Amino acid sequence: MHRYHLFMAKKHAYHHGDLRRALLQEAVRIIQKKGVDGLTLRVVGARLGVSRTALYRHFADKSALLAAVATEGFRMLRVKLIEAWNKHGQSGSALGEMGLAYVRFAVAHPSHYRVMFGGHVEANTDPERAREGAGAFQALVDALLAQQTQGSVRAENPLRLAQFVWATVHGIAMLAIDGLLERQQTDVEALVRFANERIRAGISV
Amino acid sequence: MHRYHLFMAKKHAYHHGDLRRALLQEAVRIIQKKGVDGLTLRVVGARLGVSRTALYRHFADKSALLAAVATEGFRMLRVKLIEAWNKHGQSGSALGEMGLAYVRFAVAHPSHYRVMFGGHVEANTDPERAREGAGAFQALVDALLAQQTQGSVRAENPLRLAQFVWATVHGIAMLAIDGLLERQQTDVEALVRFANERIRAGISV
DNA sequence: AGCCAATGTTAACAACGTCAACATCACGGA
DNA sequence: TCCGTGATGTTGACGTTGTTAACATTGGCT
Repeated sequence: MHRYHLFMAKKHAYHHGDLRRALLQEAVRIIQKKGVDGLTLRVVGARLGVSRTALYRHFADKSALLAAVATEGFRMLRVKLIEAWNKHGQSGSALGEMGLAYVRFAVAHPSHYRVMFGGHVEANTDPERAREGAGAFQALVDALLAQQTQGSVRAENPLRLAQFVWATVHGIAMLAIDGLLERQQTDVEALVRFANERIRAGISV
Repeated sequence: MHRYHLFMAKKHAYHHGDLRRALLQEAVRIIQKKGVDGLTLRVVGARLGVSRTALYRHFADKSALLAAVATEGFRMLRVKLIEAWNKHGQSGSALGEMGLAYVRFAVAHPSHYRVMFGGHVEANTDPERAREGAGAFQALVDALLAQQTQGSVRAENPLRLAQFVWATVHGIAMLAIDGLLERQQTDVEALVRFANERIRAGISV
């Protein structure tokens, strides 16, 4: 493994150091400003003081860059979900806290979230992306399974139960990001809490 | 109002007849095949045997074309929702049928739906689009209000209640369109029915 | 009949993604 | 120590895209 000069600040260094990470970061930043369609490989390079095609040494093409953003997003999301689940005792209100963490992630990282679910990258082509996506979903399934074993949730098909909960938080996240709730001056967190309550009432034993 | 030669089939007619509608229709067809990002104004023109820039006599630019697709989609959706609501007696299981109609619309017209919610067109810029979107949502609010008046649904803030239900069907629709449920071989209609049941249990008096 | 606004066409341009050929660097084996 | 070799970055070029300006054609109204 190469190590390069990670702490080098020389301006005219031919090699960048950790360009791959910098490219990802810059891409996300641009998407935040200009939207996914406004992302331009040439601008990404220019903003990093690097050539327009330097990117091709780290990603096959533009869609591969987007796929990497999506993969990174799913990984971050899974971490946040499991963290929320563990931090709240893995029971009782922990499931609701997971839902809250889900929507919070989407609102805090709308660029990642839009690339993850915006349909810009074919859902099942990139295997790593698919694996990370499935991993994030699995965190939710595991939580529901635990609640069922503990006896506080109906003994339904857990996959179906998870899909129902997932769809709800995903829907809230999407509407929030697209600004369709903001128009009605909705407090997103309050909406999630309300949904949690009603879902709990709907799926409890 | 001009009438033109609507039933004219002449090959080399300089004027098309109803180009605006044809452009919309062809755009949707292409999105279905190639995705939103694969939509090309030149191809739209070519497929209609018309110049690449003929479109500019009917739409300001590409995003205006997409906005028109979204507007058309919201109009169709609202019609479907109200139809389902009325056809099932405006009570009892009618709310669930609305949810089913919602997801069915999204699955039947994925191109429209993706443009409506894919973030390609700024949500609140096009006023007509915003009006149609609000109209579709209003159909759901009205249904819930009727259920509340009738006493079969909790006397919560109806707006919040509607947002909750909307988010759920929107989430299912999105996941279905993106192929994220198909991977788990899920029957989408069955999932909607399950969600209806659980929501009903969660929001009933 | 003839004008005029609506509609469609052609030519051109800058910006974009991508490829091929070339330049520069880092590092391990001789 | 030195050198070559693979990894990394650059330059030039090409075809495609959205968009504009200038021009052409048409149909309906007076």
